[in-house]
Amino acid sequence: MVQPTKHFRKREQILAYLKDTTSHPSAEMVYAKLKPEIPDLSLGTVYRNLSLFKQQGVIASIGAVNGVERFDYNTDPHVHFICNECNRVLDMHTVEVPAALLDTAAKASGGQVNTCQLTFTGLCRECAIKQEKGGETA
Amino acid sequence: MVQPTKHFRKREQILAYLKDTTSHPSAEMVYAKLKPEIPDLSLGTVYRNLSLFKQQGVIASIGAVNGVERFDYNTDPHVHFICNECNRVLDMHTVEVPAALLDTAAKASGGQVNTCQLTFTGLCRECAIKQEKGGETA
DNA sequence: GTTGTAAATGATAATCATTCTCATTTAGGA
DNA sequence: TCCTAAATGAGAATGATTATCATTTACAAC
Repeated sequence: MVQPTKHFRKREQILAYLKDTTSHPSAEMVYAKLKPEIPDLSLGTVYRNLSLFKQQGVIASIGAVNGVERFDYNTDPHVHFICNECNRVLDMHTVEVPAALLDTAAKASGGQVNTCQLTFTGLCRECAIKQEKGGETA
Repeated sequence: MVQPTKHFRKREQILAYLKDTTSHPSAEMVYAKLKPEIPDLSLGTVYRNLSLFKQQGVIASIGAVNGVERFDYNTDPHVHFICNECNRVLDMHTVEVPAALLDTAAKASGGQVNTCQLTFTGLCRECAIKQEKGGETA
């Protein structure tokens, strides 16, 4: 988060943030976070660079949450948990995709397997606690 | 696919098609398929009923493929293969989500786990064959 | 059969995320 | 300093999805 040269490329600042965060942000989230530090940042630039990074394989899309695409600097296959309430995306470090599954899938596909994604959805701890406390009379 | 009464509810025809197909269709796909049989069908009605079914838990969303939401009448957790070329979604009947994973995830989440989705992406057999034959000089 | 009422639908406008366009700015070398 | 290609900002365009609202339908009561 060092303030770089006046004309330092925004591309690198965006990538630096992605590397830095664990929030699996959307374009809008990246924009909202960086805008205060980079007042002349445009949302279009964020979108452009995210698709570039994705195309280059530098980052991965983990799909859309609530209609909004989310990204991950960690491109290794790993497990995600999505909270239906707050829409946060969390890494589940303790759960792993069994390597055997990948083999089975490769064979079963008949074609070629590139990526694998295992995702759980539900209520994160924070939101579960909130629901217990607050009236869940809805 | 029996032609029902003139005023039979379109909702039921939409559901019948979902039950009938293995294509994991989008709203547009459902519409395109049913429009010939039901000339006065509106795309809005398809969208409305799909979200209703989804909310009722009658069908499940399997997420967006290429920015378009796809649905599945089969709500049991099972494995999908998405072809990056033709955007088809296939069931991988031979691959299963290990039950142990669900347990681990439930514990790890700290909250509550509702759904689980395991998805592979790549090239389906047909598209892989096409690429072999046709010039893949691109 | 007619009437009344709530639900379902068609048509279309509105919304929202994302992509595209184009004029401007920047980086970095000649 | 000048030149050129790449990067960016601003905002228009697009495309999927949702909302609105007038109309139609189903169905029950009369």
